[in-house]
Amino acid sequence: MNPIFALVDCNNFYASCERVFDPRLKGRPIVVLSNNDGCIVARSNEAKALDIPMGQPAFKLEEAFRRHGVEVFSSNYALYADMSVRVMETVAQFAPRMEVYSIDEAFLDLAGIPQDPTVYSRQIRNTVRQWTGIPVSIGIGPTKTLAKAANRLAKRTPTADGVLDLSRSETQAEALRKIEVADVWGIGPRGGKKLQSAGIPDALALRQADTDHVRRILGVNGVRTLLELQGNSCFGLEENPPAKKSIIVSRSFGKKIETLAELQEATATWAARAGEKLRQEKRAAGVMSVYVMTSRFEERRPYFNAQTVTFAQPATDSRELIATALACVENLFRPGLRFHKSGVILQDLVDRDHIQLGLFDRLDRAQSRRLMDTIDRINLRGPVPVFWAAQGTQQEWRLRSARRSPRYTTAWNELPTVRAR
DNA sequence: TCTGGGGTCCTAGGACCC
DNA sequence: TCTGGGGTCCTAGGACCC
Repeated sequence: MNPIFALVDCNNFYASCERVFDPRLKGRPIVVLSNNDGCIVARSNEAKALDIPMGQPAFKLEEAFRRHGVEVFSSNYALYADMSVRVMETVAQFAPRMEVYSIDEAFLDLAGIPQDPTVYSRQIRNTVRQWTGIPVSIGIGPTKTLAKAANRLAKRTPTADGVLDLSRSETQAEALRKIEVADVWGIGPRGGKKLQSAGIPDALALRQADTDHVRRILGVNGVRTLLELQGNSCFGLEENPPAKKSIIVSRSFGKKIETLAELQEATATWAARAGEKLRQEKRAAGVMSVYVMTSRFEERRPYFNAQTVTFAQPATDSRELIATALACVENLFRPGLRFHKSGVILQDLVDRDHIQLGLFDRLDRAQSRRLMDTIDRINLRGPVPVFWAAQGTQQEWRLRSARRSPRYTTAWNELPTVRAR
């Protein structure tokens, strides 16, 4: 049976999460800032209507925020991740096959479901709204790319009431004409420009374009997208996402760092976090890269430098990851520079239960595993985490997050409260 | 003063092999 | 004089996604 893809996408997800627990925000323009309160990563419809642009640095817009009474939030990933789980668990009840595609999107396969896909999707939408408070839009199509396109149109067509079906070919042409080619899933701004100048302005033109021509402009991915627009499915539903190939933990600092000690503390913290993620995935890392950089906007020439270390045996122990990171930072540090960001990347990940042991391995692996498991378990339950001395205690470089809302659903002391009159 | 973070895949080019 | 052809692996960089 051919799949029927339905893409469930949360509307303005981060802004919607903020609104669920704060009724005062109903109907108000909301923006959510990136880590470190840097730039805008989410906007409510009211904020979009004010022409507040996505991706803009927040400091340039403070005046506009004040003028229009925009509600501004630091990002609150604890809240968004938990709300995401609630939405996904709700959606999962509606279809036997589902792929969680991102924090706010999931593909379903509606093949074999007796109801009309549009009617059924409306049911999904209402249930998610009722159970979680999050509004979603649903696009339906015979391929993922068409479901994406349908979803985009569902969001901007008020009469669609949040659900749009592009399964039938009669409706496709008119709909695809309304989508700029750069907005087609997988094309992007660069590809969009190239196609534009080749006389392919919208999704419909791309669907009708010559395959070899598109291959020359965009390579094989462009051809896949073209086939998907024609209704030939190239991207299947991935119910069990393949294991990660790399783990990255990197952050900008809340203030510029000028000392080696602080650069090491911060980078040790990223290494510790990378270790947690690694063990969560039950993997071990063969290679670690560490990088440090100054701001791209520094007046002097920007500095970027990285070092890569191959472990004798794949590593899982935070002590080893941190020690390696500290040594790298020592090599990469340059006095007199104002460091803006650093990062830790783990690569060559392997299953931790199938590590090739080394003849000269001095680490007691069983003991290490017990120690890491214990620490991870303590930190999972909180409220006071165990951390490594190398991470420092002052952490003056920590992210700015001045306007974060409470972690309503994941921290006991931040639960919403109801005041009696 | 203040410009995010975490991922994947593809391609081109070089080294090396037979 | 003749200067092939096919293959693999690796890496860096670019592009995309959310």
